[in-house]
Amino acid sequence: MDGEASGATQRPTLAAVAALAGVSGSTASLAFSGAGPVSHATRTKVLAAAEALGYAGPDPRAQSLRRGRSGIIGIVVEDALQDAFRDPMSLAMLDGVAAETGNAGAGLLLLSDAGGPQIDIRSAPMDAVILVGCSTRLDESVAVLRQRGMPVVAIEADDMPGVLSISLDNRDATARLARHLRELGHESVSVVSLPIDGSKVQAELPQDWDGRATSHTTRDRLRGLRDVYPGFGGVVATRSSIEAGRAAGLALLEGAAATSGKRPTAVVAQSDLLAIGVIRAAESLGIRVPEQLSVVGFDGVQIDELGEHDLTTVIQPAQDKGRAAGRAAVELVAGGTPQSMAFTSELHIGSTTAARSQQ
Amino acid sequence: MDGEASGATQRPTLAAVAALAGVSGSTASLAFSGAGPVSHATRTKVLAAAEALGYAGPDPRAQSLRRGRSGIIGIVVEDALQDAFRDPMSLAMLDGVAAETGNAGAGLLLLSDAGGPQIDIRSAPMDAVILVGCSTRLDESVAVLRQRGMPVVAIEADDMPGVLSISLDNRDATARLARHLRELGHESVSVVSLPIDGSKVQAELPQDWDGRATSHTTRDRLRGLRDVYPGFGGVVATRSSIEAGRAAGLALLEGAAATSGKRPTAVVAQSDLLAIGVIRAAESLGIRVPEQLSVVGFDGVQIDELGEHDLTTVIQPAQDKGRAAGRAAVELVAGGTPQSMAFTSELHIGSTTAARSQQ
DNA sequence: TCGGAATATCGAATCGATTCGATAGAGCGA
DNA sequence: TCGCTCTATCGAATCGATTCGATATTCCGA
Repeated sequence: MDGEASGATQRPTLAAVAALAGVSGSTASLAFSGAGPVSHATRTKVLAAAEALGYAGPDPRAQSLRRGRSGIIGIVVEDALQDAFRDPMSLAMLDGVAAETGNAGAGLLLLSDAGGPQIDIRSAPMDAVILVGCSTRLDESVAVLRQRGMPVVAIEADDMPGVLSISLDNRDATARLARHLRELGHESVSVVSLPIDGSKVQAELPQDWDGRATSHTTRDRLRGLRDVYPGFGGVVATRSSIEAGRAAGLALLEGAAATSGKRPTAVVAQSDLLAIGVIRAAESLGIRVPEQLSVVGFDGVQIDELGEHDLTTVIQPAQDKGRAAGRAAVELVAGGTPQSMAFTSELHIGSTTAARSQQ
Repeated sequence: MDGEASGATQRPTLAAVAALAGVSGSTASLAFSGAGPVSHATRTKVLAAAEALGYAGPDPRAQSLRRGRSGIIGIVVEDALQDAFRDPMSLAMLDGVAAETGNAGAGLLLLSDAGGPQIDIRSAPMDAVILVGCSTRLDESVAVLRQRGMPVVAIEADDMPGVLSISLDNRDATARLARHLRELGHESVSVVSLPIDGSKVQAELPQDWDGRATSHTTRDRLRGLRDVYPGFGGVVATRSSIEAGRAAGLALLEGAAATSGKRPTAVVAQSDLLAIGVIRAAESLGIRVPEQLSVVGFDGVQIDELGEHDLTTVIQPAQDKGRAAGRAAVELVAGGTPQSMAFTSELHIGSTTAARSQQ
């Protein structure tokens, strides 16, 4: 099958190339890497020998041992990769990270913090780690990484000593949305929230969410809402998706209508996908948006599932967050001391919010 | 800042642990890895010493040099990561790959074959590579990897010697869709095709597509259509997305209507996303689906953008393809000789196709 | 023509673990 | 009590490159 006979089992090494070229290993290394004074003639000889032997370049494993660097940056996402990549915001962040690490010549190693026998943060050869989305077991992960002496960047996690954090104004942005609703006269406002912890079941938002929430993002956004509407209630969705939003929206709008006869006049959805789902739920119940129900989202995704609606939301710079995280990781590897960064979102008032109907 | 004073600069090594425990390095290694006979007392001593020194386990770089394995499997996607992950099929495949490689204890290193200074297939420390989606520079990549002696698995690429391929019945599946349309009486059928090469511009499908297409998948699906409808025409979309499908659909339906007065009675879209776009385009032009226009897709995505439509399509086992690729890569690393696999799609007849109207 | 600087090359140590072969005891049956 | 088989442990080689310091060579001005 293979063109080469028996040599196929053993790739040539730099030493072999050096031997064929009639120079020492050190000289061959210099000739290849270009670092150090090597005569033109010697370089040519070495390159020719490499060509003759089919030498594919220095073994990255040996290089990384010697240099103490692997050129790989780990990126830890919560749960299954499938879930992680369904969310357009995660995707945008990932893209930003990839752009920066790619520019710096580093590769991205995908890791999930779901259990299993897989290669994980304690045994992967990497130079730095980026934690995306605040997982439940974050402290644990950080402890392991700290022991390994690994630089850590976290996107939207609680501040932790030794961890560089890339944050968003989740609380303030939500408060701005809420004030917008208040100015429109809304008094009965409910939330459709992202999961507050690791459990993936839809449920009514518990009273003690502030103490129970392990998701930093969710909790901060809830706090922002509370700043304007103390005592609000709502539903916790299973994940950030249109379908989950629709289900939560149905529970919220049908349930409230059934029990007390009055349903909220505005819904704060914690992501645009959820908001779209809520709008669909409302429409399927014959509730007109925004005339009978105002809906706001969060994120600023640009997808064409919105139909003719122009969603009122806050636009977060997701890709920039990713870029910042990637750049910070690269700088940390290089020995620099980058600073934590806080990003701000921008309020976008669309056509899904309107003054509370007077009826 | 840091709890430890000066030791922070230098992580402890296994040798240091061994010294503290009063045993040789080899014994310490055995104690850690659990391979080989070590007395209970010794193991305890070594573990205690490791604990005392804050030893975080064997350095993966040294391990991979010695063992000749890095525990990392590279996955090469075409173009930017962002693009790659927008497509639900890529995502499903990725998820399948991740599931299998994860189970085997391997990590996934994301690589794109877009140029740039980044770590790439010629310098990344990995044990095998999975090529996803047939890129233009596939041959080149394979040549580099072959020189490195790297096992290669390709999902939907032309057969290449030394490359294990995971394939799909693109041609036959499309032919089945086409026959379905023929049975319904359609004679004027057009295609909305995936890109046929690296260029990302929408264009009319060229006559000589068979010679020009560098995308294996696209070409095979076109061939399947030709098997039933020789001489068909159509439009090449810019990518697999609803928006691209809508744009291509508009070009096809408006253009044809304007020039010859008769437009196709059926459209074969090469992906479900494209099909949804085509349906939207038709609806925006006042063309009813399926009464005036039958539309078929490809893939079998399950997304709720379909509205009330039940798309006629072929359902491909994307996640299974990914799993197969992952498993094959793992087996190749382990020295096994897995076989190439061909997957088949299943025809699903929905409500977007109907008999050609007699008018 | 000679000393000193610049240049090209080499030898050897090093990165941190794994693993092969050797060795020293311990346990056991004859 | 002798010899044999295990078991636990160790020393040394090895994986494949990089890099520091030393050495030989050349070139230059004085």
